[in-house]
Amino acid sequence: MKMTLPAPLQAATLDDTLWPVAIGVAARLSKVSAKMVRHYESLGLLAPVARTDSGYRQYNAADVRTLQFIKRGRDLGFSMVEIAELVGLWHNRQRASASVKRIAQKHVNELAHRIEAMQAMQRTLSSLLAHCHGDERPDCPILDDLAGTCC
Amino acid sequence: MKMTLPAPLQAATLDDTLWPVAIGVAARLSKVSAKMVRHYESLGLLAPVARTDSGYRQYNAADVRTLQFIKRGRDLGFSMVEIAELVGLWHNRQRASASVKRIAQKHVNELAHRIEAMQAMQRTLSSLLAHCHGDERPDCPILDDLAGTCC
DNA sequence: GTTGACCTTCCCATGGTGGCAGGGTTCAGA
DNA sequence: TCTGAACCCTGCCACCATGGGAAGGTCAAC
Repeated sequence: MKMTLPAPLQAATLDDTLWPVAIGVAARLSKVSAKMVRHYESLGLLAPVARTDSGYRQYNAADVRTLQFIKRGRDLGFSMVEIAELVGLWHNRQRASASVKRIAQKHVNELAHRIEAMQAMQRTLSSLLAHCHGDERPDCPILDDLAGTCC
Repeated sequence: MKMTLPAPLQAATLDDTLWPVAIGVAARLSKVSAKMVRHYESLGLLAPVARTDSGYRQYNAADVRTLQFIKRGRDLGFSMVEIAELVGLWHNRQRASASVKRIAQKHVNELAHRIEAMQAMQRTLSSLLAHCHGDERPDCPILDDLAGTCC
Protein backbone atom coordinates (compact mmCIF):
# COMPACT_ATOMS: atom_id res chain seq x y z
CA MET A 1 0.00 0.00 0.00
CA LYS A 2 2.32 2.75 -1.14
CA MET A 3 0.38 5.98 -0.75
CA THR A 4 2.00 7.91 -3.54
CA LEU A 5 0.30 10.88 -5.09
CA PRO A 6 -1.14 10.52 -8.59
CA ALA A 7 1.39 11.63 -11.14
CA PRO A 8 -0.16 14.95 -12.26
CA LEU A 9 -0.76 16.00 -8.67
CA GLN A 10 2.76 15.20 -7.61
CA ALA A 11 4.16 16.88 -10.65
CA ALA A 12 2.11 19.99 -10.11
CA THR A 13 3.20 20.37 -6.52
CA LEU A 14 6.85 19.50 -6.98
CA ASP A 15 7.63 20.37 -10.53
CA ASP A 16 6.98 23.74 -12.02
CA THR A 17 7.42 22.69 -15.60
CA LEU A 18 3.90 21.30 -16.05
CA TRP A 19 2.00 24.54 -15.72
CA PRO A 20 -0.54 25.46 -16.85
CA VAL A 21 -2.85 22.60 -15.86
CA ALA A 22 -6.38 21.60 -16.83
CA ILE A 23 -9.36 22.09 -14.58
CA GLY A 24 -9.25 18.59 -13.13
CA VAL A 25 -5.73 19.04 -11.83
CA ALA A 26 -6.50 22.52 -10.53
CA ALA A 27 -9.50 21.03 -8.78
CA ARG A 28 -7.45 18.30 -7.13
CA LEU A 29 -4.74 20.73 -6.10
CA SER A 30 -7.22 23.12 -4.52
CA LYS A 31 -9.64 20.47 -3.22
CA VAL A 32 -12.44 22.34 -4.97
CA SER A 33 -14.61 20.35 -7.38
CA ALA A 34 -14.23 21.20 -11.08
CA LYS A 35 -17.90 22.05 -11.01
CA MET A 36 -17.36 24.68 -8.37
CA VAL A 37 -14.24 26.00 -10.07
CA ARG A 38 -16.40 26.84 -13.08
CA HIS A 39 -19.06 28.24 -10.81
CA TYR A 40 -16.59 30.54 -9.05
CA GLU A 41 -15.47 31.78 -12.44
CA SER A 42 -19.07 32.45 -13.44
CA LEU A 43 -19.53 34.45 -10.22
CA GLY A 44 -16.50 36.55 -11.06
CA LEU A 45 -14.74 35.25 -7.99
CA LEU A 46 -11.95 33.91 -10.13
CA ALA A 47 -11.05 35.78 -13.31
CA PRO A 48 -11.70 33.84 -16.53
CA VAL A 49 -8.58 31.84 -17.26
CA ALA A 50 -6.82 31.18 -20.55
CA ARG A 51 -8.16 28.51 -22.88
CA THR A 52 -6.55 26.06 -25.26
CA ASP A 53 -7.56 26.12 -28.92
CA SER A 54 -10.13 23.48 -28.15
CA GLY A 55 -11.63 25.50 -25.32
CA TYR A 56 -10.11 23.74 -22.33
CA ARG A 57 -9.46 26.02 -19.38
CA GLN A 58 -5.81 26.44 -18.37
CA TYR A 59 -4.83 27.21 -14.79
CA ASN A 60 -1.51 28.53 -13.60
CA ALA A 61 -0.07 28.47 -10.09
CA ALA A 62 -1.61 31.82 -9.16
CA ASP A 63 -5.07 30.60 -10.19
CA VAL A 64 -4.66 27.52 -8.04
CA ARG A 65 -3.56 29.68 -5.11
CA THR A 66 -6.71 31.76 -5.53
CA LEU A 67 -8.80 28.60 -5.53
CA GLN A 68 -7.08 27.47 -2.36
CA PHE A 69 -7.82 30.88 -0.84
CA ILE A 70 -11.49 30.51 -1.73
CA LYS A 71 -11.56 27.00 -0.34
CA ARG A 72 -10.06 28.11 2.95
CA GLY A 73 -12.60 30.93 3.15
CA ARG A 74 -15.46 28.51 2.57
CA ASP A 75 -14.06 26.18 5.20
CA LEU A 76 -14.15 29.07 7.64
CA GLY A 77 -17.78 29.68 6.77
CA PHE A 78 -17.50 32.91 4.80
CA SER A 79 -20.22 33.49 2.22
CA MET A 80 -19.37 33.82 -1.45
CA VAL A 81 -19.98 37.57 -1.26
CA GLU A 82 -17.61 37.91 1.68
CA ILE A 83 -15.01 35.80 -0.09
CA ALA A 84 -15.31 37.94 -3.18
CA GLU A 85 -14.53 40.96 -1.00
CA LEU A 86 -11.65 39.14 0.70
CA VAL A 87 -10.17 38.07 -2.63
CA GLY A 88 -10.41 41.67 -3.78
CA LEU A 89 -8.58 42.88 -0.68
CA TRP A 90 -6.01 40.11 -1.00
CA HIS A 91 -5.17 41.22 -4.51
CA ASN A 92 -5.09 44.89 -3.55
CA ARG A 93 -1.76 45.90 -2.11
CA GLN A 94 -3.20 49.21 -0.90
CA ARG A 95 -5.78 47.48 1.30
CA ALA A 96 -6.22 48.40 4.94
CA SER A 97 -6.18 45.45 7.32
CA ALA A 98 -9.13 47.15 9.02
CA SER A 99 -11.28 46.25 6.01
CA VAL A 100 -10.38 42.60 6.34
CA LYS A 101 -10.87 42.66 10.07
CA ARG A 102 -14.32 44.21 9.72
CA ILE A 103 -15.49 41.41 7.43
CA ALA A 104 -14.07 38.72 9.67
CA GLN A 105 -15.47 40.31 12.81
CA LYS A 106 -18.93 40.50 11.30
CA HIS A 107 -18.70 36.86 10.32
CA VAL A 108 -17.60 35.84 13.80
CA ASN A 109 -20.56 37.71 15.26
CA GLU A 110 -22.92 35.91 12.92
CA LEU A 111 -21.34 32.61 13.84
CA ALA A 112 -21.86 33.42 17.51
CA HIS A 113 -25.54 34.16 16.92
CA ARG A 114 -26.07 30.98 14.99
CA ILE A 115 -24.23 28.92 17.57
CA GLU A 116 -26.33 30.40 20.35
CA ALA A 117 -29.55 29.67 18.48
CA MET A 118 -28.51 26.08 17.87
CA GLN A 119 -27.43 25.65 21.47
CA ALA A 120 -30.84 26.85 22.61
CA MET A 121 -32.46 24.20 20.40
CA GLN A 122 -30.04 21.65 21.79
CA ARG A 123 -30.84 22.54 25.39
CA THR A 124 -34.58 22.28 24.83
CA LEU A 125 -34.31 19.01 22.96
CA SER A 126 -31.89 17.51 25.45
CA SER A 127 -34.22 18.14 28.34
CA LEU A 128 -37.15 16.72 26.37
CA LEU A 129 -35.07 13.67 25.48
CA ALA A 130 -34.16 13.16 29.10
CA HIS A 131 -37.84 12.93 29.98
CA CYS A 132 -38.89 10.60 27.16
CA HIS A 133 -39.09 6.94 28.07
CA GLY A 134 -38.16 5.88 24.56
CA ASP A 135 -40.03 2.61 24.77
CA GLU A 136 -43.07 1.13 23.04
CA ARG A 137 -45.58 3.26 24.96
CA PRO A 138 -47.18 6.14 23.07
CA ASP A 139 -46.94 8.94 25.62
CA CYS A 140 -44.05 11.22 24.80
CA PRO A 141 -43.04 14.59 26.22
CA ILE A 142 -41.35 15.50 22.96
CA LEU A 143 -44.61 15.31 21.04
CA ASP A 144 -46.38 17.04 23.93
CA ASP A 145 -43.97 19.95 23.61
CA LEU A 146 -44.31 20.18 19.85
CA ALA A 147 -48.09 20.07 20.18
CA GLY A 148 -48.05 22.73 22.87
CA THR A 149 -50.03 20.35 25.07
CA CYS A 150 -47.97 21.34 28.04
CA CYS A 151 -49.38 24.91 28.16
CA MET B 1 -52.13 52.48 23.35
CA LYS B 2 -54.51 49.64 24.00
CA MET B 3 -52.76 46.54 22.69
CA THR B 4 -55.81 44.58 21.74
CA LEU B 5 -55.61 41.73 19.28
CA PRO B 6 -57.03 42.23 15.80
CA ALA B 7 -60.62 41.08 15.70
CA PRO B 8 -60.25 37.84 13.69
CA LEU B 9 -57.31 36.71 15.80
CA GLN B 10 -59.08 37.41 19.05
CA ALA B 11 -62.25 35.75 17.83
CA ALA B 12 -60.39 32.66 16.67
CA THR B 13 -58.57 32.19 19.93
CA LEU B 14 -61.41 32.99 22.28
CA ASP B 15 -64.54 32.21 20.37
CA ASP B 16 -65.19 28.88 18.76
CA THR B 17 -68.06 30.05 16.60
CA LEU B 18 -65.92 31.53 13.82
CA TRP B 19 -64.37 28.32 12.56
CA PRO B 20 -63.41 27.47 9.94
CA VAL B 21 -61.09 30.36 9.08
CA ALA B 22 -59.32 31.49 5.92
CA ILE B 23 -55.62 31.01 5.35
CA GLY B 24 -54.65 34.49 6.55
CA VAL B 25 -56.19 33.90 9.96
CA ALA B 26 -54.71 30.41 10.20
CA ALA B 27 -51.35 31.93 9.32
CA ARG B 28 -51.60 34.57 12.03
CA LEU B 29 -52.74 32.03 14.61
CA SER B 30 -49.89 29.66 13.85
CA LYS B 31 -47.27 32.34 13.09
CA VAL B 32 -46.57 30.60 9.80
CA SER B 33 -46.80 32.69 6.63
CA ALA B 34 -49.71 31.93 4.31
CA LYS B 35 -47.12 31.13 1.69
CA MET B 36 -45.59 28.44 3.84
CA VAL B 37 -48.99 27.09 4.85
CA ARG B 38 -49.67 26.39 1.18
CA HIS B 39 -46.16 24.99 0.80
CA TYR B 40 -46.62 22.58 3.71
CA GLU B 41 -49.83 21.40 2.13
CA SER B 42 -48.06 20.82 -1.19
CA LEU B 43 -45.44 18.76 0.65
CA GLY B 44 -48.17 16.61 2.18
CA LEU B 45 -47.17 17.79 5.62
CA LEU B 46 -50.65 19.13 6.18
CA ALA B 47 -53.56 17.32 4.56
CA PRO B 48 -55.43 19.35 1.91
CA VAL B 49 -58.11 21.30 3.71
CA ALA B 50 -61.69 21.99 2.69
CA ARG B 51 -62.40 24.74 0.19
CA THR B 52 -65.22 27.22 -0.26
CA ASP B 53 -67.13 27.26 -3.54
CA SER B 54 -64.78 29.95 -4.74
CA GLY B 55 -61.71 27.89 -3.90
CA TYR B 56 -60.63 29.55 -0.66
CA ARG B 57 -58.99 27.16 1.80
CA GLN B 58 -60.82 26.65 5.11
CA TYR B 59 -58.93 25.76 8.27
CA ASN B 60 -60.40 24.35 11.45
CA ALA B 61 -58.88 24.30 14.92
CA ALA B 62 -57.14 20.96 14.36
CA ASP B 63 -55.47 22.26 11.21
CA VAL B 64 -54.20 25.28 13.10
CA ARG B 65 -52.88 23.03 15.85
CA THR B 66 -50.99 21.03 13.23
CA LEU B 67 -49.54 24.24 11.83
CA GLN B 68 -48.43 25.25 15.31
CA PHE B 69 -46.83 21.81 15.70
CA ILE B 70 -44.94 22.28 12.46
CA LYS B 71 -43.87 25.77 13.50
CA ARG B 72 -42.53 24.50 16.80
CA GLY B 73 -40.66 21.75 14.99
CA ARG B 74 -39.08 24.26 12.62
CA ASP B 75 -38.12 26.47 15.55
CA LEU B 76 -36.31 23.48 17.05
CA GLY B 77 -34.45 22.99 13.79
CA PHE B 78 -36.08 19.80 12.54
CA SER B 79 -36.06 19.34 8.76
CA MET B 80 -39.31 19.12 6.84
CA VAL B 81 -38.80 15.39 6.41
CA GLU B 82 -38.32 14.90 10.14
CA ILE B 83 -41.36 17.02 10.87
CA ALA B 84 -43.41 14.97 8.45
CA GLU B 85 -42.41 11.86 10.41
CA LEU B 86 -43.15 13.56 13.72
CA VAL B 87 -46.58 14.71 12.55
CA GLY B 88 -47.29 11.15 11.46
CA LEU B 89 -46.31 9.81 14.87
CA TRP B 90 -48.28 12.54 16.60
CA HIS B 91 -51.42 11.52 14.74
CA ASN B 92 -50.81 7.83 15.35
CA ARG B 93 -52.09 6.70 18.73
CA GLN B 94 -50.23 3.38 18.42
CA ARG B 95 -46.86 5.10 18.12
CA ALA B 96 -43.94 4.07 20.29
CA SER B 97 -42.21 6.93 22.05
CA ALA B 98 -38.97 5.24 21.03
CA SER B 99 -39.65 6.28 17.42
CA VAL B 100 -39.99 9.90 18.43
CA LYS B 101 -36.95 9.74 20.65
CA ARG B 102 -34.85 8.25 17.85
CA ILE B 103 -35.67 11.15 15.53
CA ALA B 104 -35.01 13.75 18.19
CA GLN B 105 -31.78 12.09 19.29
CA LYS B 106 -30.50 12.00 15.74
CA HIS B 107 -31.33 15.67 15.33
CA VAL B 108 -29.55 16.57 18.56
CA ASN B 109 -26.48 14.69 17.37
CA GLU B 110 -26.53 16.61 14.11
CA LEU B 111 -26.92 19.87 15.99
CA ALA B 112 -23.92 18.94 18.11
CA HIS B 113 -21.81 18.28 15.03
CA ARG B 114 -22.79 21.52 13.40
CA ILE B 115 -22.17 23.47 16.58
CA GLU B 116 -18.73 21.93 16.94
CA ALA B 117 -17.87 22.77 13.33
CA MET B 118 -18.96 26.36 13.80
CA GLN B 119 -17.10 26.67 17.08
CA ALA B 120 -13.95 25.46 15.34
CA MET B 121 -14.38 28.20 12.73
CA GLN B 122 -15.01 30.67 15.52
CA ARG B 123 -11.86 29.67 17.40
CA THR B 124 -9.68 29.98 14.31
CA LEU B 125 -11.17 33.31 13.31
CA SER B 126 -11.01 34.70 16.81
CA SER B 127 -7.32 33.99 17.09
CA LEU B 128 -6.70 35.48 13.67
CA LEU B 129 -8.74 38.55 14.64
CA ALA B 130 -6.71 38.92 17.81
CA HIS B 131 -3.52 39.18 15.75
CA CYS B 132 -4.84 41.59 13.14
CA HIS B 133 -3.97 45.24 13.72
CA GLY B 134 -7.14 46.38 12.01
CA ASP B 135 -5.64 49.67 10.92
CA GLU B 136 -4.77 51.24 7.58
CA ARG B 137 -1.70 49.05 7.02
CA PRO B 138 -2.00 46.26 4.46
CA ASP B 139 -0.37 43.37 6.31
CA CYS B 140 -3.00 41.10 7.76
CA PRO B 141 -2.71 37.67 9.38
CA ILE B 142 -6.27 36.86 8.31
CA LEU B 143 -5.39 37.15 4.63
CA ASP B 144 -2.12 35.34 5.31
CA ASP B 145 -4.06 32.43 6.74
CA LEU B 146 -6.54 32.34 3.89
CA ALA B 147 -3.71 32.46 1.40
CA GLY B 148 -1.82 29.71 3.21
CA THR B 149 1.17 32.02 3.35
CA CYS B 150 1.89 30.88 6.86
CA CYS B 151 2.88 27.31 5.82
C1' DG C 1 -8.38 3.31 -34.52
C1' DT C 2 -10.42 2.28 -30.49
C1' DT C 3 -11.00 3.09 -25.76
C1' DG C 4 -11.31 5.62 -21.69
C1' DA C 5 -10.49 9.64 -19.26
C1' DC C 6 -11.04 14.08 -19.63
C1' DC C 7 -13.21 18.47 -21.06
C1' DT C 8 -17.23 21.68 -22.71
C1' DT C 9 -22.05 23.84 -22.04
C1' DC C 10 -26.67 23.58 -20.49
C1' DC C 11 -30.41 22.24 -17.61
C1' DC C 12 -32.36 20.54 -13.25
C1' DA C 13 -32.55 19.52 -8.13
C1' DT C 14 -31.90 20.39 -3.39
C1' DG C 15 -34.47 23.30 1.22
C1' DG C 16 -36.96 26.78 3.10
C1' DT C 17 -38.49 31.10 2.28
C1' DG C 18 -39.80 35.48 0.02
C1' DG C 19 -41.57 38.30 -3.80
C1' DC C 20 -44.36 39.48 -7.59
C1' DA C 21 -47.73 39.20 -11.39
C1' DG C 22 -52.24 38.57 -12.95
C1' DG C 23 -56.42 37.42 -11.74
C1' DG C 24 -60.80 36.25 -8.74
C1' DT C 25 -63.72 37.00 -4.22
C1' DT C 26 -65.72 39.21 -0.35
C1' DC C 27 -67.43 42.76 2.26
C1' DA C 28 -68.17 47.38 3.94
C1' DG C 29 -69.35 51.93 3.04
C1' DA C 30 -71.04 55.73 0.00
C1' DT D 1 -75.68 49.70 -6.97
C1' DC D 2 -71.06 50.79 -7.40
C1' DT D 3 -66.36 51.07 -5.69
C1' DG D 4 -62.29 50.21 -3.21
C1' DA D 5 -59.70 47.69 0.09
C1' DA D 6 -58.39 43.55 1.73
C1' DC D 7 -58.18 39.18 0.99
C1' DC D 8 -57.51 34.83 -1.75
C1' DC D 9 -55.90 31.89 -5.87
C1' DT D 10 -52.03 29.83 -8.98
C1' DG D 11 -47.70 30.04 -11.01
C1' DC D 12 -43.19 31.63 -11.76
C1' DC D 13 -38.62 33.47 -10.23
C1' DA D 14 -34.96 34.33 -6.70
C1' DC D 15 -31.83 33.26 -3.08
C1' DC D 16 -27.10 30.07 -1.65
C1' DA D 17 -23.82 26.57 -2.56
C1' DT D 18 -23.56 22.37 -4.44
C1' DG D 19 -24.26 18.08 -7.03
C1' DG D 20 -26.00 15.28 -10.96
C1' DG D 21 -26.49 14.27 -15.51
C1' DA D 22 -27.01 14.66 -20.61
C1' DA D 23 -25.03 15.40 -25.07
C1' DG D 24 -21.15 16.17 -27.32
C1' DG D 25 -15.98 17.39 -28.26
C1' DT D 26 -10.72 16.30 -27.25
C1' DC D 27 -6.70 13.96 -26.03
C1' DA D 28 -3.47 10.33 -25.08
C1' DA D 29 -2.18 5.62 -24.59
C1' DC D 30 -2.24 1.22 -26.43
